[in-house]
Amino acid sequence: MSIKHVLLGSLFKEPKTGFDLKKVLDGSVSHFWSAELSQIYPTLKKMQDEGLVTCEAQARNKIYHITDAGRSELLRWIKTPMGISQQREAFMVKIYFGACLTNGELLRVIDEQKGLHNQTLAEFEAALKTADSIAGVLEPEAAREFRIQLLTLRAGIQYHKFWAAWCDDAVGELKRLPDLPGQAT
Amino acid sequence: MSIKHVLLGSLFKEPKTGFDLKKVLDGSVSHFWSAELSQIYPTLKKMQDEGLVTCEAQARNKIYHITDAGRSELLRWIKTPMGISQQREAFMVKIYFGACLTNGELLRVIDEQKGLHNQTLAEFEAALKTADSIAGVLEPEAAREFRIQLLTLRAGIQYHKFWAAWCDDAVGELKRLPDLPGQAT
DNA sequence: GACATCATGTAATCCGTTACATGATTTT
DNA sequence: AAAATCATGTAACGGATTACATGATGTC
Repeated sequence: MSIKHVLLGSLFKEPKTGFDLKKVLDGSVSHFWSAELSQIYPTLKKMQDEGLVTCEAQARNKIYHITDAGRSELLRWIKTPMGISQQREAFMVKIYFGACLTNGELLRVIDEQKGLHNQTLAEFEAALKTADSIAGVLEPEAAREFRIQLLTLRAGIQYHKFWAAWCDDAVGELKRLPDLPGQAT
Repeated sequence: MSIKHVLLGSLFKEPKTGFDLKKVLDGSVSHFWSAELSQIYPTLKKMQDEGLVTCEAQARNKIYHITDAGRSELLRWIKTPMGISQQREAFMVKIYFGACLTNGELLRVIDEQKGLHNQTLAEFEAALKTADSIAGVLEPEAAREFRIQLLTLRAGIQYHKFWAAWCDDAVGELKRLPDLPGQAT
């Protein structure tokens, strides 16, 4: 139910076209939400019907503006607690039913996953380094917004660190367990 | 694409009815995957067509058995790396576009989220305590499977700890930032 | 007899992705 | 002239949820 709120957030400060909004979604936002143009355009139309945005039609363009109703809906939504989102974690499915693999096979599965997390971690840490130096040269108001947005990057970094650490723990635990019957240790 | 693999995993050791499978999905598995009966029944039919399971029709029952093809498909899937699943994190949307709130409002949003994570954390830690004592009295083979499954519970615990810690960090960072213009500090 | 549990399904709807279709403007 | 980018949409499909529909069996 939340693509609407992403669009409202993106339109909060300046009006944009559907195409512009897609570019916002392809930026930093892509790490926690994504959408295709084929979803964005119909959603904007619905939001117009609901009075959340208005459409300024130009020659080759449609520029969407947030309305007062849209602004207060965004603020209302942010302030309303909504519980913890139930995530589908295919990797946990693999582990939960992983007892039908040998210890060696399972260790390889976990090790590969750890590699993926460490890779993303390195990218995110490089991005944070760059971003921090940018934040230093902004005026206070812009810096505030930027640093608030950076909190999501910090979350990403800690998230991948958490998974990499879990992989280490799991490897340690697995090595203490007996192997599947019929496997030479 | 993965409800099939959850069902294969649940059928690996013993045959089950659709209803039984729903009960498995409502147990510990519910923390990382879920499905309704209205999705399970059609999926089982498809899996039968694909040769992954066979159906033993009884008077009032349909008992599904995994086939050799089903077993090897599950093993193949577990062993095949699949990248990190892109999660949609509505809470990160709130933070990213949260600069339009005052510091006080944002702090409250974060604090409420932290409370939710700590609550779940407490439940999971209690469950782990119970589970650990159960694991101690199982025979080696059953204990191995049980302890492997427990790795997912440990992941849950570390996950909620990570988020609670992020909330603390975010609060610290926010308190160092200036407020929205027009707010008395 | 009432209620809970077991048991199986279909239909409507929603959110989201992929593929398709079109065309103008800008850059090389 | 070709290629990239800007720009807007529709159609088909897939995965999942909610609502609907039905009925047998077991327990209080």
